[in-house]
Amino acid sequence: MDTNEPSGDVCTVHEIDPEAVKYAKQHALPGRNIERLSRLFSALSDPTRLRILHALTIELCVCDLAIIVDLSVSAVSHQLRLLRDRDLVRARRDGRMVHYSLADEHVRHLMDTGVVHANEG
Amino acid sequence: MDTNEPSGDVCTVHEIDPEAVKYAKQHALPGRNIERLSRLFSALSDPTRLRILHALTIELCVCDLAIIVDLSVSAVSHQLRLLRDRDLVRARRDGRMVHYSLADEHVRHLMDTGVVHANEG
DNA sequence: TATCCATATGAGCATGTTTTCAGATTATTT
DNA sequence: AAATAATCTGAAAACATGCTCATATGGATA
Repeated sequence: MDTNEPSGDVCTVHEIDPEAVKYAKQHALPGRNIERLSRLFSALSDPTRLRILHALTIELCVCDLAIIVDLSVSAVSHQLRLLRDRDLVRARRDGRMVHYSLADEHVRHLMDTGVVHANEG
Repeated sequence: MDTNEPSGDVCTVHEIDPEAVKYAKQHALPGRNIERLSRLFSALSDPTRLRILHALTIELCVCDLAIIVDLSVSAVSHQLRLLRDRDLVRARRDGRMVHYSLADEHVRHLMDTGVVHANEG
């Protein structure tokens, strides 16, 4: 019996080009990488978060961010938590205020690359 | 009355740093760009689509893609439609089969950049 | 023409996401 | 210590997403 069968008989179709399938399977990204990539891109997939990240060229507190993106402080705080959890953003406590900034330059680079692509289509 | 009030009184908080807020608002990306960016990144935010895109280093038919990502042909076809609509993927008809490939090199570049970022965290 | 095969599509269900609302924290100020 | 201020959090509502199943296309072959 063929242990390479898809689990749960999801796909019962014939291969058309076995060579290509073999190649693609061998060169596939490991599941862990796919998972990380998808988490990264999904962090960047929401308009509110993109606007927050873009604004964070400057260090900003939650309150000012809320004004900038025109949403409730709570909504912004929720999004910031997500961005913090994914290490895209860094928090610096100063008294009762928290100042946010981009975690590193990768984020900006990704967004810039995205803008270039989006404006060329 | 202050016409700069957020619509629907969503945010009733005081500005902390008016200068920073002013700067961020002036340099904000226009709504259209944000919308495009978010659509681009959300296309890249799903594991199945990432695996499809990654496999498409080679030109592949729907059937073989289904085997590669281990999902139903229907599921893959749905995702391919989304990727086509967003111009990330190109379709070439050959008889009753349709062969897919990446629309351009931007996609691969974005994914590569993402992988680098994801693996450095 | 009838049939088969690869792909595409629509509806529906299950799951996730984003926001709001109410209330909880943490830190300053009086 | 009490009041105030900025931020955080949990739950629930509104909306979006991804898959499956059934069915429709569009092209090849008998």
